[in-house]
Amino acid sequence: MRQKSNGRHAHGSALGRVTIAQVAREAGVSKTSISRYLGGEFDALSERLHEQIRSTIARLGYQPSQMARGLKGGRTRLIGMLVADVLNPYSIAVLRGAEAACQQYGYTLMLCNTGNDEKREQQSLAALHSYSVEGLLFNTQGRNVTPLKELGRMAFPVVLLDRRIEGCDFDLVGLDNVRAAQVATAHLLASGYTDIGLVVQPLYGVSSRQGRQAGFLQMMAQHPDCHGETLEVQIEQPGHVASMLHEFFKRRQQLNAGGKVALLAGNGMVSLHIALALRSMKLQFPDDLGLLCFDELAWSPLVGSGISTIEQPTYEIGFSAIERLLARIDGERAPRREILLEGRLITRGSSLPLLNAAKR
Amino acid sequence: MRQKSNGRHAHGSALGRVTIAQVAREAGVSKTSISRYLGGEFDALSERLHEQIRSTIARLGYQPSQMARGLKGGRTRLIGMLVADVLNPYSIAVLRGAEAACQQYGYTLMLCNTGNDEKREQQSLAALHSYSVEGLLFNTQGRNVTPLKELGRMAFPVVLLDRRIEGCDFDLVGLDNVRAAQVATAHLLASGYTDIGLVVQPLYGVSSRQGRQAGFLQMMAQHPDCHGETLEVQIEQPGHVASMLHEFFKRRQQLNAGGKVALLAGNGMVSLHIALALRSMKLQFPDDLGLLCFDELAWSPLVGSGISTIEQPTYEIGFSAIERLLARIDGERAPRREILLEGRLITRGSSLPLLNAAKR
DNA sequence: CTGTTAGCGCTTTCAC
DNA sequence: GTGAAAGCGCTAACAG
Repeated sequence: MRQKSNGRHAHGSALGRVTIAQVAREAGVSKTSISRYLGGEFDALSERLHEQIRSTIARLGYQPSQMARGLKGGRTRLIGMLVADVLNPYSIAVLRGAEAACQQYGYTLMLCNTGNDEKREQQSLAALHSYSVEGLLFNTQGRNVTPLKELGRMAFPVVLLDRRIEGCDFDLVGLDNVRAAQVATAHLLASGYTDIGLVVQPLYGVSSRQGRQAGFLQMMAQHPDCHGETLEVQIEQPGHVASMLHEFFKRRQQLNAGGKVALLAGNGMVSLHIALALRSMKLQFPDDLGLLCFDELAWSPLVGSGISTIEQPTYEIGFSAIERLLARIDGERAPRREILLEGRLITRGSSLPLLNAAKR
Repeated sequence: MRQKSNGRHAHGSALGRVTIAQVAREAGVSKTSISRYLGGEFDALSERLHEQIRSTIARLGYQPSQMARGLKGGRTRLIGMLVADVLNPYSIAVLRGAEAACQQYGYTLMLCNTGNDEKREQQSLAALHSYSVEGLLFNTQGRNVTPLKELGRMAFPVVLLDRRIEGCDFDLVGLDNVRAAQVATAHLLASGYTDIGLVVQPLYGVSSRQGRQAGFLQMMAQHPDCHGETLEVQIEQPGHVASMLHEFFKRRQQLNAGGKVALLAGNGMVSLHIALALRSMKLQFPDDLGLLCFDELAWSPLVGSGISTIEQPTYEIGFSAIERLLARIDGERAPRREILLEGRLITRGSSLPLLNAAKR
């Protein structure tokens, strides 16, 4: 196994870097002036110096070292993003928006994938800290909230993505889950489905899932003639989704022979597992059941007659999250804010209106 | 629009950080000893000091600042990864492996998404440079090679992912494309397909695509009774894939009425667009044509009767790439090396053997 | 073994 | 307007 070695690379990491001192010497000015130039304090510089510095920097291809700038308690222009799982398409989609915003505002994003592992989450947090990130974007399980609360105590800028975290009053950017779930449920009901199963990953501690359930139940409550229930599935556990679905179908058939069954998938990962399970069970939509999924995915149009989805404005979520974070970094002290964006219903074959909807 | 502001956050980015000086004072030793401890130079420390330092660090929750460590021409333990497009599932899959390796070896990954944009590629490169990354993982278009060549000149550690770059003798980790394409093509031929179209994004300048084409043509050459051709598609251009496919089908039908047509998709993005195009053309596999795709995707089993794929060992590719990079960072001067990993054929419904294969 | 000293590249008082 | 000098947190000679 590879060892830490002290072997030093000829060029080190410095890359033969041009330093501020060299620029100063070449331009015949002081380091201070260069620094002022870099900091955009142009009013404090004469035309002559300004131009002199500009050209020298260009000529030498000077690039200030962010490491050095950050050292003096200054700004590293670094933002950390902690993601539960890079394989989750939601995270990546949000990343794109965040990345674009960072680029626009001159920040750089450091991405850490915790792989849903608490220990790695700790380590990543430590790593990000050790690089003096100015703020944090959070999209993780948040099982162990202690370090997060710590950040909260010291008013360190943090923005939560998608889900709240118990006892932490950070800003949050995400979907209006309750509303989206209402829209989704209403759509299934309007299409003639009477027995709807909301399939979600474990609700405990994940506010976005709870929000979706709330919207779902709320809408179902307005339709006492219909039945709605929540199916909590463990997608890591092979076959669990399939068996949960199987039982649900069987149960509904017994209790409500004429009912039309539909599933509402709580997120993209669940959608995938539902699709796989249905395939293994040789069930097809919309013949055998209806299906509507949270999260629009690249392959949503491709499975069967197309899967209906609730699309999240992921790019905007990422972008707004960075903007919120930058506001905090710039010292905004306002109370915690939640920015909830609207989802969009995309209807496809999987939730086609039933022609002979036999409502009880 | 938000402006750069000098508003300073109460805690700055320093987070009330514990410094090496404080630890030294508390522990009643010199900063040097602490530094030695951090650097793992334990042989140069007495039992007493070692223990004293260890406990003080733990008590104070001290975390050395990587920024400061990096400053002294030292090691930042930072690795930059430049990715053409985070939406490309290949990149993300590789990222996971790279991330795991970094974690294992105590490095942190800085991800930059260039969005296939040359200018952003430049900017990202500059950003990464300004943070003094010790090495670079590259997976981009590499249109403008000048800055890359510059890195090469100064022997800066770089590892290429997937594709070579003209005139740069960096290490490379990727798929054995020629071989994988041979296997893929052989499989289609063996399944009874006689007219095969390799669908790829523009070949120019992308060695991995060229490799796949080479393997494809090579294998086709061994079957003079069959026909193979390359279809270069522009996936960004709406409808382009569909029209290319349409023409291909028409052409083959005219020239070889009894032939069995199959498509070999050059990568995951192409697969998606082929699947979408086929759907819009109301064509199904394996009835209307055969299909085999490079890159195993989450939804490969779900479309139609399942899409056959060539799976890349993406995790290993990412992991090996980091290991290669670390070797270079540690000063390895050996000539450029290529690590080509094997793909794996996964057969599903889309490339089912034809029963009545009417070979000419 | 241990500490003293001198920077790394930059920002920031504080004078001129 | 401009610059000299001090110092950010850490590492690396160089002495003891």
